[in-house]
Amino acid sequence: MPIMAIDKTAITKNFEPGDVERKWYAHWQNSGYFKSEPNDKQPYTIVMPPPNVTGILHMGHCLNNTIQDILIRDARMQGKNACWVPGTDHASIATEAKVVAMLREKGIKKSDLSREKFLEYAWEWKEKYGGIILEQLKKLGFSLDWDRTTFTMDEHYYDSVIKVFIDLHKKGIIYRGKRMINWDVKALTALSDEEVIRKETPQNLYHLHYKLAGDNVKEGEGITVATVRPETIMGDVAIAVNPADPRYTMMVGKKVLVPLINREIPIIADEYVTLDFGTGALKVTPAHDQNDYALGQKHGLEIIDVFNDDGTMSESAQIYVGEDRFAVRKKIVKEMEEKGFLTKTESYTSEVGYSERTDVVVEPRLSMQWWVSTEKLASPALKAVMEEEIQFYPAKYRNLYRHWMENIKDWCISRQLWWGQRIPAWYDADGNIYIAATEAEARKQAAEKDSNFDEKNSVLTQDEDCLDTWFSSWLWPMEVFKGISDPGNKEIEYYYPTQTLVTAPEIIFFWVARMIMAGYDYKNAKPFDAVYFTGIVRDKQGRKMSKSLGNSPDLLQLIEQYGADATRFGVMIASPAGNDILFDESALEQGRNFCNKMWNAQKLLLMWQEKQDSGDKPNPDDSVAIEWFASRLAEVQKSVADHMKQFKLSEALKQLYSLIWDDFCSWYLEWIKPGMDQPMAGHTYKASVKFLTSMMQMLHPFMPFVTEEIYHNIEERADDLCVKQAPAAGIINENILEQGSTLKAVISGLRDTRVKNNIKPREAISLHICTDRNENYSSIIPLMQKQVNAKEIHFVDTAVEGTINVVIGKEQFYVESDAPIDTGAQLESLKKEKDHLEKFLLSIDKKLSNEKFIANAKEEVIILEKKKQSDAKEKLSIINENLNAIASTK
RNA sequence: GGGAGUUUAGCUCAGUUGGUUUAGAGCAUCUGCCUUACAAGCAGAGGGUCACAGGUUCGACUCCUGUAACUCCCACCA
Repeated sequence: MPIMAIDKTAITKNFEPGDVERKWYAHWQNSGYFKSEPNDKQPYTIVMPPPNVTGILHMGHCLNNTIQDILIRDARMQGKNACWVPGTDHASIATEAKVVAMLREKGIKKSDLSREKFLEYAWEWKEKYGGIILEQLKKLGFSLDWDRTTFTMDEHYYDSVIKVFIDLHKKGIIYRGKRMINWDVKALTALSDEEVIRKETPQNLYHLHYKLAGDNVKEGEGITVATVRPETIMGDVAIAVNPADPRYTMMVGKKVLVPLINREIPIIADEYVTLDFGTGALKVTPAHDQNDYALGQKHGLEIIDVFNDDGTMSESAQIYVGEDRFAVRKKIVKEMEEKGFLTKTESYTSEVGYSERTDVVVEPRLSMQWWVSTEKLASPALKAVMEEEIQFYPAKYRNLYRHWMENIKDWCISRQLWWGQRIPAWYDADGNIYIAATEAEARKQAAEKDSNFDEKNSVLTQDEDCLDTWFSSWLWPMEVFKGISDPGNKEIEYYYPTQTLVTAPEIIFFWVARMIMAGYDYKNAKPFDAVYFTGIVRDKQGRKMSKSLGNSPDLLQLIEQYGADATRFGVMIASPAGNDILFDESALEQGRNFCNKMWNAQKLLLMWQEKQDSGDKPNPDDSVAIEWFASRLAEVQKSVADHMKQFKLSEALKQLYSLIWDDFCSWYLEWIKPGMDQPMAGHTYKASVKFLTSMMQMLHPFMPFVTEEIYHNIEERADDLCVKQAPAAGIINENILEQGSTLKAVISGLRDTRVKNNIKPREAISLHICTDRNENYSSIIPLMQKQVNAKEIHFVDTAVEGTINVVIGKEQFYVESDAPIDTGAQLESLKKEKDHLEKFLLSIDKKLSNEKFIANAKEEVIILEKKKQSDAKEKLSIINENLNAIASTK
């Protein structure tokens, strides 16, 4: 085959990623390499965790998706039908918050808009910014099947969510109920427990005095409570004390007055109250605290809600109406202090819940919400992971998963938002509820139920709320293949269950657990075979990357600066599954340097292409190098495959890095390098091109661009690396590998000797080898001679006078050169070696003379120890010989 | 408060069921090199009582117990 003439001027000094990346990404896409259709091959499917539709690319996405791309590209090259589905999530609260903020900047308040108008703005926003993130992903070379791009509010997706709601309601799994929920006063919505972040917050614990009610009350008679929330006192309905508390036994049953508003409330006794916290007396505010609510229920107390939706004081508070809760806290404290109700203020730190989205303090609030009963859904999902039908990598997350699933609570799925799937519930004038996909259907139901209901004219209003965004994304692995909206279709049957889910451990409950629950409920099958949990990307100081800290680097700029391959290398090289990765730009630099290294190896080969001799005869001097490298390649191929199976991606990458840089560039290429003005054997050249090709193929899933480019530069090709199928495993020849190691050890050892004795590389030496294994050396002698720059190499039986002695392995080397020999330095190093060997020998002697060791240790261990002993003895005697020789020359 | 995890070289990490001659990499550091593929490079070197204290064992980085530090998750102490 004619070799493509490469225009040398076109090969740049260093690898320049920009144009190469654009060129190949377009080519791959135009060639349809990323597309997947069901066929006879085995599928390998990954559904990408959909990023927020209006989000922008950050390090987390980079890590997460690089891993997925490596798995997908590897599967594609291993002959599987690889399908990687992209998409975006409507991300209800996050997106709505952004739209509200955008409108506010324009001077528009959400409350002034109709639902329809607001959604118009929201869709407009989505059209404008949605999917930017997907475009950014292309820059990293991700081989996603773009034709399958799905959005969680696509029509079929929307319908499937509604369908599931109706279905689960029918099954009695979805219900409506009044519960204490977490209320976000800024977003004006309920939050699930998972959306609340608890933070240690310094606060004040205020001791407030409640006066005893009645006519003949003496000054100071009453009870003092401790609270961090004085602004809720207007919602107090009782004071609770522990029945076993002697301080308050007399008080139980009496009444006290709420300060400032003078409402009478009873003192009750309940074991819930801790004796030694605060004052041992607790104010009970059922409307604003989970526990107080429970207490209130138990004791039949009234509920007084003193807040409005937005966290300002309501009419029921009587005072400070309309003012913000935290402003009121300050004012009340001041007023109480002035009026003598405040007896003490201590500083106190406790965990306070904050909204994940808006970062405001969450307000516990009683409200009517929609719920998913999780008990039935959880048990098959728990079993699947515990019995390893679904594998977790790393496995430690199984414990976390189990703990959560065993203590799972019902899931609050309604959100007071407009952006999302609207709850398909309609209410008639009497408050009857009809669950239906459309209003017409709801009307029909209403008319059937109630003969007074006029199907055409009676009033029926739809629930204002939307569903939690996770209530749509838990269907993701099914509905991207229309498994809910069109069950049993060809695609869902082919692609589901998917193979691997790659995601962050932070969303194990939000998303992973729920997908598993939905999978078993709707497909009666797991959604994926394995879950790979990535680490969290942190900065050098170990802080989580976040917008507020401003420590998140601009990914697009990094790609621009280092190249996509280098960026992928940088995030992968130190990121074992489940471990956090400390982001450090030096890793990207290493990646860039690696690209250049490969680029230059390619340049060297291209230069040699012209130096080839005409014949096809192998050069015998090169054959050792070629055979050795072929075995090394086979060895790494096997171990990379093993690592990939266990998801040890960074380990696989490290092996490839070392194979290419150390074994190929530093050793192999030097070994076959022709001398000045010498031709290169055509056979050697062809073997080398084959090696480079194989390495590019193995590395391609990790660094797709540079490998594809080199693949095409090095030889004219009819195909592309992107879809090239992996070759069968090569043959590993242990004997050759051993010879290679010996050769490397000798070369390194003699280089060291040159440095220590100040012998310049250009100065040729004569080498005398004293060994009883001449045959092990015979085949590597020619290479050795070239590499250590020896005029001649002889085998000898005894020490050679006037030479430098070097011990490598068990063998003895005598280096003869014109340079003066520094016997002092030699003596020093020999003594050091001797010292160490003697100590070593002592420990082995001790071990071998230990009867218990001989009696208990395995036979092969004893044999090994004996070998160590004899080897060390042999080595020691050589060193002693050398020491004597030096001493005698002095 | 409960649970899980981590602790190996200056930094980031490997180290597979306890034994493989002196515990490995990469980065960083130091020394010498512009040797015509690559100074974003080449060659070489130094650097670790494997967190600490016990225990099991002929033998422990590896197994067990305790301690300390850090990280994460869960939980209603106002």
